[in-house]
Amino acid sequence: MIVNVIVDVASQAVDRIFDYSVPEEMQETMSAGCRVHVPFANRPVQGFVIGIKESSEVPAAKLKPVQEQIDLTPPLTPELLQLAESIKEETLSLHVSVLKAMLPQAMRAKYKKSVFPGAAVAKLDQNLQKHFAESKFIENWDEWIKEASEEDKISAAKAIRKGLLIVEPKVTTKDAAKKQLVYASILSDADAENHIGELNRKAPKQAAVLNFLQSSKEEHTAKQLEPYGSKAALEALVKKGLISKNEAVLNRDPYEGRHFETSESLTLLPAQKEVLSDITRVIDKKIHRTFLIRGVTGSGKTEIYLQAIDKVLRNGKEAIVLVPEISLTPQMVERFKARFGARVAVLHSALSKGEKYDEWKKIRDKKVDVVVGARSAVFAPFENLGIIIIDEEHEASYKQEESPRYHARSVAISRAEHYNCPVLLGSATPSLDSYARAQRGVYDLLTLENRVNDNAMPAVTLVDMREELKSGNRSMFSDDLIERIKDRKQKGEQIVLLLNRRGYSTFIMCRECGYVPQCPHCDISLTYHRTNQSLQCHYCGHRETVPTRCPECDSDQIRFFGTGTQKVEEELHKTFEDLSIIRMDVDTTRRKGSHEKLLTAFGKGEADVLLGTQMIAKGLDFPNITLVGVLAADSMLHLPDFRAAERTFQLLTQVAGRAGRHDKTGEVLIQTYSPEHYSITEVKEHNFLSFYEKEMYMRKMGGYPPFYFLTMIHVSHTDLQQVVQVTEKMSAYLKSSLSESTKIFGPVASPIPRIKDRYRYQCMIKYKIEPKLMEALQELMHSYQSDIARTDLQIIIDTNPFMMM
DNA sequence: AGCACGCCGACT
DNA sequence: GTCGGCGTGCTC
Repeated sequence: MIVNVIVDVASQAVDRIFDYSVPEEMQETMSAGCRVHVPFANRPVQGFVIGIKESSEVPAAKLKPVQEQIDLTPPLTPELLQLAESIKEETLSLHVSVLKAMLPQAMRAKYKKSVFPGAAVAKLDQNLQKHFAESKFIENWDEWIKEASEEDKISAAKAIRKGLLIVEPKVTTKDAAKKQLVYASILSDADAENHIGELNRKAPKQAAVLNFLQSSKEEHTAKQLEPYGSKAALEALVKKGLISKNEAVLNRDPYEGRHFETSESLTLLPAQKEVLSDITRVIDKKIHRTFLIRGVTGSGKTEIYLQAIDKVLRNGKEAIVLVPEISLTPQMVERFKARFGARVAVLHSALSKGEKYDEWKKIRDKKVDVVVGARSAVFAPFENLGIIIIDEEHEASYKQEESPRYHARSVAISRAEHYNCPVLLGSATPSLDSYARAQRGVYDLLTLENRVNDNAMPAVTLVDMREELKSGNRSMFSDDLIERIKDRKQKGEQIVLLLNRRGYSTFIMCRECGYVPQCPHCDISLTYHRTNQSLQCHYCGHRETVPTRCPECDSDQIRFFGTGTQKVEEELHKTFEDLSIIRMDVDTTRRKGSHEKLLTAFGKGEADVLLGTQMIAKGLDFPNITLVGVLAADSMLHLPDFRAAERTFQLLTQVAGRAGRHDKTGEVLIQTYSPEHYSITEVKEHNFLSFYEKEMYMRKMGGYPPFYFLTMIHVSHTDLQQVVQVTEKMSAYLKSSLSESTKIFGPVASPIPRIKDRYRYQCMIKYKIEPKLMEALQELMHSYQSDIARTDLQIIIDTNPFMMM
């Protein structure tokens, strides 16, 4: 028996199948999708079995046997193995990196080298001899060498070379499923009681344990039984045959002890019913369709999701629900747990590695049939999928920004095609890509125009900040905004303020000569952080102190420009003495759980104002919010990215939706320097369609998606000349090998031309149909493979990029 | 990627 | 002579 193995080595050079023979004792249990340990270039590595066959073309002399089989039940199903192959092709990723992305972190292999002395200990240097007298071996060589003295390093290296010290590389795959002993009483009540009388005298501990087990009728771990009797008492009872002992895998439940109110299906409005019946029709027909539901905020999309899932579960199938990481709040989880109870697994980044593994295991063991999770939950190892739902489908977080650069939306569609089941994409502000597909009939468009409670959409006012300046208001708050904040404060209503920039000031500048401090490692100006009086680089973390005099002209006219959330908070306190503010940005939500904490506090009315960056735009639904203020609506609009207008419209619409969701009417005030830009005016009108048409026109003119496909190539190197040279060559090669109609732009320097001392260049490919593209890109990667390995050249290819930086 | 192998200059 | 630096090539 031969297995096809993909080895866990991140290199283009070994990104192919290697064959291994399977020892007799593993043949029975071996199957595709299992992880194995195999010898590879003189060391053990982890590998994924992706196929099994009877014979190999590889000469028998070269074939090595599998060292160890890690999984008995394969963690990857045949469907996922096939999916991995297509993702690898489409995203030009390493096969192994796609396979790894499908599994929870806890299942990744760890590699370490241990070092122990050979036979002739006496020949070792004095210092080493001393070391090995104390401990028999060095358990983690890489860690040891980091902390060792210079002499130790040299003499150890010598000893290894001479064979006096032996290096043993090891792979360990943590089996996160901890087996625990559980105990239960096995005799009838009457029998147990007979014994208890006797035990009470001789062994009171044993009697207590038996008593407890008798009354609870359930299995318990040794730890849970600790208060009644020790392990010794338990073992004694087992010996007497009064209780049984079993091994069991006990899963942690991150939501253990949390009570979820059960909820029933709500009655749907006619519009919701119509949408749901379109979906259930497809579920019944057992065919694949992708639906795009455009429903304004508060139109009841979630209830439709819940009822569609209910339908799928009744058919004995499974459901995946994807939610943007940031809106995976307890409230969101609660809605699903309330409806489907213990049948729901939750996968998101706030869980520990072990907890994630446990949730994943519940899916693999078929203990649940609904998964709610962020991007990677799209790989949930279900085998009988009935629906995949992607909420807020326009969110950028569905695209993974590291390799493998997959988009959860397209992975979801691939999987749904395989299972002949529907995909639901939901959003108040669909991505242009999806909406265009819906218009062309590739997706089915479903629309919900009205809010469930029939509330009107909040009134939106635009404030032209240029006018404010002209009339002498140089503060960051317009007169209108100040007045309205005063008004809400008086009425005891709550306010949400959005500013898409953290920190204090965006940069500092010398007024005399215009000097702006830049990061020495990146081509970007430094941001002023007030808390520690420093200038910081948001890209590499570089820090320096604020100069009191200009390093260029020695003037003392150094001033702060731009505004961050920190500064707004301070200014608000200056303007309104008794206003209480909760600030939410990366700096205040870094700690685990703080995001939730701040939101709950605001929900309970502990502050008048919630001030934050875009993270506040999602998921908050509090009845007392009647004013939403956007301080600088254009902050994203002028970024060098063709999606800038789309993102601006989406963010503003999102945040505007926070106001007046309940019986109080809401109001939105948007401050901007570009009040005539359609991405802002159409927010005022709540007119997605009009925005869509205008933006589509711009995309058509610019030759951007959804009219053209894009592929971005990012090249970086510490040497500027190298980058330029390589990018130029690549561009020339592509021009010569791709068709006439395909346009290649570049090489050009990236919008941030240098990060962490690496120069960055890029090359953009625009095309409509280009059958030779993937082949050409593969060829490119191969021809630069050795340069990437030898020098610090880096090449990133992003097919369908989301971020242009 | 990480490891062996082999070639070459430097030092005991 | 021997040590150790680095370029080259291979991994079932």
